[in-house]
Amino acid sequence: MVTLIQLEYIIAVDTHRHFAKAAQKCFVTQPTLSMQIKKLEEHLGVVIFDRSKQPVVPTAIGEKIIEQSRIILRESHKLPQIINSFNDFVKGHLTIGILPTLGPYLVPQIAGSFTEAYPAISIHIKELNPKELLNGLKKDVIDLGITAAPVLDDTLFTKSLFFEEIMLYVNEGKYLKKTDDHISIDELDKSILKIVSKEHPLRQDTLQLAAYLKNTNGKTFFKYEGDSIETLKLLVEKEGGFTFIPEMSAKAHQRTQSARYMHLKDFKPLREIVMVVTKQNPNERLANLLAKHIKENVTPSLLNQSRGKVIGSLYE
Amino acid sequence: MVTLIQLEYIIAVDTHRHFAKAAQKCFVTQPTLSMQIKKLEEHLGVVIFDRSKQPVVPTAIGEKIIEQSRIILRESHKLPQIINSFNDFVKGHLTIGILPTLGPYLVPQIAGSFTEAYPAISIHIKELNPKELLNGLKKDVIDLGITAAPVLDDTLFTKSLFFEEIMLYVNEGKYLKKTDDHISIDELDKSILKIVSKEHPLRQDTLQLAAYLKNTNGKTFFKYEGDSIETLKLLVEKEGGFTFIPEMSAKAHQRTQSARYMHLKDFKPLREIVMVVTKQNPNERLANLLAKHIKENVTPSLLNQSRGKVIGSLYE
DNA sequence: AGAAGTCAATAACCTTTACCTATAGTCTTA
DNA sequence: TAAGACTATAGGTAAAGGTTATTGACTTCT
Repeated sequence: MVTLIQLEYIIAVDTHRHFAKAAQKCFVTQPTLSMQIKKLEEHLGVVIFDRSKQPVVPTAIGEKIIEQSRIILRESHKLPQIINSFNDFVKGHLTIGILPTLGPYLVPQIAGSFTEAYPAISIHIKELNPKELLNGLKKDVIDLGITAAPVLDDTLFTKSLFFEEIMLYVNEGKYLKKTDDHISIDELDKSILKIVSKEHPLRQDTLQLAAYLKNTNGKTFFKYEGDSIETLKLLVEKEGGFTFIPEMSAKAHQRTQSARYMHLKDFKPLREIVMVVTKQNPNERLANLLAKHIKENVTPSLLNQSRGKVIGSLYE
Repeated sequence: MVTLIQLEYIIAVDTHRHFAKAAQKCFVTQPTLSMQIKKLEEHLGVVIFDRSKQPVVPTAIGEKIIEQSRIILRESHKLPQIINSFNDFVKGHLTIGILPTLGPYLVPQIAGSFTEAYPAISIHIKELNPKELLNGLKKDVIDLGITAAPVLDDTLFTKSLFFEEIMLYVNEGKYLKKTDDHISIDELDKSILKIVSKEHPLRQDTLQLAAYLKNTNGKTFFKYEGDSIETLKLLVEKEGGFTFIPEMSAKAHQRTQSARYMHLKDFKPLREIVMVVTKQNPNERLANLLAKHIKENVTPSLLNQSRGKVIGSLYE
């Protein structure tokens, strides 16, 4: 069977006259591209490229095939356009609740493109902590929530959106000089392990962020809990110690001289971000559009669950 | 990724307004078609068909998508046409040797369409037995051979074409009445097993066909070897007994009242039909075109090796 | 000429896709 | 309300399509 992907590959080779470059532009490796083109050639029973030439050139019949392939691809690219033109008439309103540890970083990434794609949908966003968010859903104050899994409530329906790494923001001189940006919790402070194991933020249902601050003797510490990530960051920068910070917040932030972002060495903790709606949701269609839009517009690596270990679940 | 297959599926559903019928027309099962359409809908983020209606109808946006899909498919179907128009200029000549047990059945199936597709290629076909065929290749009397595997000659290069079932043509009253058309060799005659195991046609390098004829007391028999399948068939019809017959010969033949075609019950023996060329073959391009054409124009089930057990090899 | 470099093809392996059969669920119709 | 018609879902298998590592064929540069 001829596939559109194969056609994209021969177009890319025709454009760049180079298999490896074409593969790169198609975001695949060179063998993958070579094999697909070979398969296409075998299927059609003709040789499309003369590889003995340097750089590669299409054969006579290859030229014709490439020409037609460009037409096919051009036509197939019209499908999304057709759908976009329909989106203009999708009307509605969504009131959305979102975690304060997520909203400031996620919303700027998706709001603009979403309202552009769906100009007739109006959006109202509220920052809510997990409990408020679930209450808001039940009382129909909000139409949908965006929060961290798991949501232990059978009357609600969740839909996975992406997975966000939990990183560390560290202010301790010796680590700031490390070339490696990975660190184990042991290295930060052995005595912290007690708290980490008992009420470790990574073990709680919903990630509660906290800053762990050392006093001057470097051994005891106190913990500051808060909703505002920016407060935690400031505390760490001013007082020393470290805090857990979600990936998107770390990426959005310019690093300062006094502290730096690091990855946990032992394993890569991920929190799963989900969309929550009530089971009898009148706005299902709009919610699905939003979910799809989010998945398509966040950094692609956020969709890859297997790069780390999802935490926050009681059932692990 | 949108695939051309998915587009074919929605076109089929639009045409027949029925998932199961559409699936049948596409030569897949209904779940396969349903799932592919669902995947397409999810990918595009729109519902194409309103399945609550009876019969199913496209949604408003579905209509637009279907319309565009027809354009895409129409354009993609032009690719083979473009290639065909080039075939008119493929010139050459092929002298082909083919087994007498194969030629009369295979040639009529492919000759017409091949000469139509490649009007500038001239063909000369000779019926040759296996030994003559290999000699002919070495002496350049023929350009390529079509015979049964294995070809035990390192100076030659073989290319698999298809797999043909070895069936039975049986003339014995009690079996003619069976509703089941499967029969084990034991049922035919236990005493035949000796010969079957020693010089069983199914065990020989190249299938030698033979008719096993019973005399009137029904126990002893004699064996008639011959190149001509039609002679064997006539013998069985007139004298009783049975013969092995290749599938294509059985299919080409109208069954008579006195004998019938049956499948071997114990296992389904297949002979592999291959194309043979000398390693330094000047007509490689033409040979490949022919091989491709044969594969595309024989009954598709002949390509399925896994429906039986390939015999004829010494190395089994 | 021989060594190093460039580029596509091949090999071996792994993950995902697409298919199948069987079954369940949801409507219509008798 | 039982039966029939139709699509969706589940679970398993085989093929497709991806990866990295290696090979092989040509250039190009000492």
